[in-house]
Amino acid sequence: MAARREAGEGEPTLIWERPEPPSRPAPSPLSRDRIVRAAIELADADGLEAVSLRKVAAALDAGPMRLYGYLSTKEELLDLMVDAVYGEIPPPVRAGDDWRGALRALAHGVRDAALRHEWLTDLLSGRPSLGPHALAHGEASLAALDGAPGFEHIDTIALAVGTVNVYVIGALQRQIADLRAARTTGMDERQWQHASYPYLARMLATGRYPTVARFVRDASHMDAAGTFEAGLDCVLDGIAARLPRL
Amino acid sequence: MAARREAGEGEPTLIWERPEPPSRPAPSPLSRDRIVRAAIELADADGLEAVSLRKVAAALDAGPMRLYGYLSTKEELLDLMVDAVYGEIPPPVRAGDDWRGALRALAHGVRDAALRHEWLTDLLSGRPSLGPHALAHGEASLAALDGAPGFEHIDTIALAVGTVNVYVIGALQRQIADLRAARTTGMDERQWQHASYPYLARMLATGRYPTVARFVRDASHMDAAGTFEAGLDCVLDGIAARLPRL
DNA sequence: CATCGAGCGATACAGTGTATCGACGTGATA
DNA sequence: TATCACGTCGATACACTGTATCGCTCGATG
Repeated sequence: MAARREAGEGEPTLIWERPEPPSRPAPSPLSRDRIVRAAIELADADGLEAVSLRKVAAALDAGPMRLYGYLSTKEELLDLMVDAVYGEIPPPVRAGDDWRGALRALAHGVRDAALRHEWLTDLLSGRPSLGPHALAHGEASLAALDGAPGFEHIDTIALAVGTVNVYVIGALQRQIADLRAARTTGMDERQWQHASYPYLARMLATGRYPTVARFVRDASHMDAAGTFEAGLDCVLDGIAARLPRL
Repeated sequence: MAARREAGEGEPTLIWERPEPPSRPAPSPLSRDRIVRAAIELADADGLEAVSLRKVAAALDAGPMRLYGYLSTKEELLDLMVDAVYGEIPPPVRAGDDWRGALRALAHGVRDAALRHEWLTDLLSGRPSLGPHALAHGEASLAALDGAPGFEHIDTIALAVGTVNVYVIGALQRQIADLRAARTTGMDERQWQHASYPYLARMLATGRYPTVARFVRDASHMDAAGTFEAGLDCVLDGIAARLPRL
């Protein structure tokens, strides 16, 4: 509402609202968006550790220092990457009284994004995300529960959304950690088979971990999706159980 | 049981079972333990990004390359740090039928450790922990539920422990992310006050995030411990709710 | 046409993880 | 006891990172 504050005053601004430099027409347009997209492509293909300012710049036929016209730190680039992915997540909505469906949609939206971009969870845990897409996602998440029966108080909504989000990010990290280990297996099978698996077998054979051994032997090891769903159901049941009391 | 395999054969081994080099008596004992302890001290004091092989070695009055006699990679050092912290966590036990108490103890043990070592959650999410202390902790966690009423099947035990663990790590990451932001505030207050807070206020003033704004305005913002407990209760209720059906 | 100004990116620097290898001190052997 | 061989330590080096500095060049303007 108030007039936009002039850029360039001493006050530091966050990357989200700092204006882009005017796109110089000459060599190649280059925009914050193109930079972020290039970085995301790099991270998707070769992992987060492959995202260096030099490589991103090279992917855009530019020198490394060129990027510093659009961002002032690598961390800002990572923040922008996260926010861009938040932009990909369809905002959860609620149909009728189905708050469970809304929370499920929220969980699956984040899960799908995290599986598309395996580096996402690594960045999500670093620092709270406050970009416009992240805020929009948060807004949609809270709004999806607003007015549902039992969710009259904002505290109830926040607890539900917060707990689901926390479960989702934890579960995704665990799954992606396993997935990375398995991929290392796939690409370098000898290494896993010869090092990790026999190692675990030897550890279990010591008899010091009988319950773990029983788990490895007897448990019906669900696939990742099933485990995720089972835990999510747990959390949703927990929310439902606490609803009347809150 | 079987004879220990000879070291030095081609098969790669994990850090956990590779023997230490015999401690040369002359210049300074130096052991894997001392290295890990030095690294943990460094990480506790100055954050994980301050842990470089050079600095760890310097803290032990040694050259950087000396460490490579005890570890073959920095990642191994990080793995050892994580396992050392697992060793600090008191193994959860169950008193009588109180499975909730056992899971609570599990959650609080991990939480206390993660608050003592803020870098822990950053490492936990990277790759599954299979060190001896981590395995012992997992064993104790599963065993603490073994035989409790309703937990006859190992799948039930695994679901409960897994869900609680996943919640705990997610919640801790969120809390520590906020804590880091707050600490940045404390040490560099102008930066936060001048950049982040007015930024958020401006974003909310746009009216595009009404529910988020309502949350910021109206919610009874619990402290970190209360939020953790509330979410944990949610998860425990969820486990309880699903118990009969499993 | 001449001048100015801005942005690009070559160069540089401090720091990282790690490979290589020469020198040194120690233990075993003749 | 004298010599040799071996094994370990750490100086040096390399490729790479994020980022500061600053001269050059090129476009727009008077």
